[in-house]
Amino acid sequence: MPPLSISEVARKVGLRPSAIRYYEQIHLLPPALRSSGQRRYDPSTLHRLALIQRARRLGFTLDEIRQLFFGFAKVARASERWRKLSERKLLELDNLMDGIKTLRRLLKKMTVNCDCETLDQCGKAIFQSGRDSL
Amino acid sequence: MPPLSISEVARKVGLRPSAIRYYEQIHLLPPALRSSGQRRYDPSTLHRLALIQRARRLGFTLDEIRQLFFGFAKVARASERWRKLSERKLLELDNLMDGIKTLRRLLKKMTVNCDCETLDQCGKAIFQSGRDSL
DNA sequence: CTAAGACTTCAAGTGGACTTTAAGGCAAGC
DNA sequence: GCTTGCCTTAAAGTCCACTTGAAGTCTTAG
Repeated sequence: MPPLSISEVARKVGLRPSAIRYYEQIHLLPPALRSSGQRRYDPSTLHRLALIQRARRLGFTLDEIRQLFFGFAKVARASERWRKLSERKLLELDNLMDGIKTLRRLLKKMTVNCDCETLDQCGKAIFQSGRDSL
Repeated sequence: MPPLSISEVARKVGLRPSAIRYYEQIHLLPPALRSSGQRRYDPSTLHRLALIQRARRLGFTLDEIRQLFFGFAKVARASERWRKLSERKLLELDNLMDGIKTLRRLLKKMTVNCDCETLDQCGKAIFQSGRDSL
């Protein structure tokens, strides 16, 4: 596979070129190789960006993503800091999972019958469950 | 149950009072009852806020939340607009669900063994799956 | 009567994640 | 040789979701 230009990468992952430059600027991506001044990307960059996108969508900040996934090798991952962060994030993911299920049910219910009680019931359930996690 | 002050509500749902005022201002919450100028909340407000929080955390904008959940009764919900939005959001939720599973696996794997291949494998998986949804 | 403490409004400020703009470089086609 | 198109940088601007600040109100305690 030939290297890709920034706009090719952008198109393939659904970002704008400016976002990719921004990621490089904040060191979420390593400085790209240059061919007569222009960035050239190895296709594996697509995977990295896909992962970033996914984590972003799940509410991770770019900072957390860098720390969790691109915090350079064993050193970082062995640290207490890393362990704590990832543990917290794992818990969050589990919570998120429940949240999705609840909200999904609510939305489904609202599409067929639309009484306001559903809304309150759902809120109540979420509120109770929020008592002991997050 | 007695009505709650804004800071009591805030504390119980994990928001700041200013956020609640802001929600009122953008009509995500109805104007609160006043007792000598101060807002008083019925405990059911907690459920509403819990629902809002949950949806927010799942990446819904405040605008979407208002449209989806507080778009007043049948009229709104019967509309094509509503149906489309909720359908789109349901799809997103399913996608999110997959995303969580994948990321969860990755994070778990990284805590025990930390080879960089895992990262790329995961990115690859996400990238492939991204081909046909979202 | 006064001071503390929690509230009020309105306007301006903040932080994260980009996007846009301005000014310019480089290679390909006419 | 010039135009077109895609790229470059740096700096400023934008959007969302709040937060903060300033100035004032109400209630309760001393």
